[in-house]
Amino acid sequence: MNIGQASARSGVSAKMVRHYEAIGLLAAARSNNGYRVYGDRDIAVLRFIRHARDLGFPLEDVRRLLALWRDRGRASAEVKQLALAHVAALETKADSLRSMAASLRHLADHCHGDDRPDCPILEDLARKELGR
Amino acid sequence: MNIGQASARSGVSAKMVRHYEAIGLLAAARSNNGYRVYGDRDIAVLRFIRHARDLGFPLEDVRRLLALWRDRGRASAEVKQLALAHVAALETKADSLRSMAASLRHLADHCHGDDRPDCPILEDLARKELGR
DNA sequence: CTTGACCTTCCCATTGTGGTAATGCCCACC
DNA sequence: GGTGGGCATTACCACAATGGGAAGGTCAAG
Repeated sequence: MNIGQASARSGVSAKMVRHYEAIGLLAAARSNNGYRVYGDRDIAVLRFIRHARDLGFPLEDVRRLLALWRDRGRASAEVKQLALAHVAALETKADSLRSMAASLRHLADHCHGDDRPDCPILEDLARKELGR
Repeated sequence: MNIGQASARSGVSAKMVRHYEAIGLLAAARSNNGYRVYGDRDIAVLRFIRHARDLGFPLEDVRRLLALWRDRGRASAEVKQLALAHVAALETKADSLRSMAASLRHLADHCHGDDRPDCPILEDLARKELGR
């Protein structure tokens, strides 16, 4: 199987397949012509990576998860710990975005949004700061 | 005022002050020695940028907001529209992160997290896909 | 005159993905 | 035997926003 088909079957772009290989997540065999050759095992790996990415794991975490996955004797505790740390990071990030959205929505709620130039949003952005 | 003090008073790193200038958000005068020179007006602009960044506005939005801010006769409707679009983007992103976190937490909840290798998290990442 | 703090520009790294260009292989068709 | 189209290869460049650092100029105090 060449990279095009591997990409189609895994849902990972060919570009990214090469990239993942470049950073050592994947090792593909080469045929005589220099083309990368993939088997079902590789498709499984690529899908694994995609699923992990869909859950927002950064590639460095994916690397560790792959290592654990391949390690038949791993302790699930390690995986769980990694996952929970990531959950925490996701929630922190989500909270931060939510809080930005709330502040901004509050400002927008007090903005007439008509032809007049008067605007609490801009006023807030331009607010003076004490100290500094 | 040189860049160091402008940075201290605005809360924007000197590095970023130069960057904002490079992408045209800011124009600083130069003194004989080639040093950038800032006045109170520039500090206000830098603070404005920082506040907008704190609310998660990308720099392209900041550019527009700055233009509106400087435009004495702007319509607040434009600002409000920009703000609300950004609120929507923030919320979409936050929802996406929350949903990732929820999925992953669900998986983690069913993982023993002990010495045994059995792990639903890895099993899910490695799940087969129909079709494709 | 030296030292140290500050300034300058320029380059590199990050994270993950996409684009694009130049080039090469392979197969099918005439 | 050629030729064209589709797929492959590598090697760059780009994004957004920020930080890091090197190599050098400037200035004020000692």
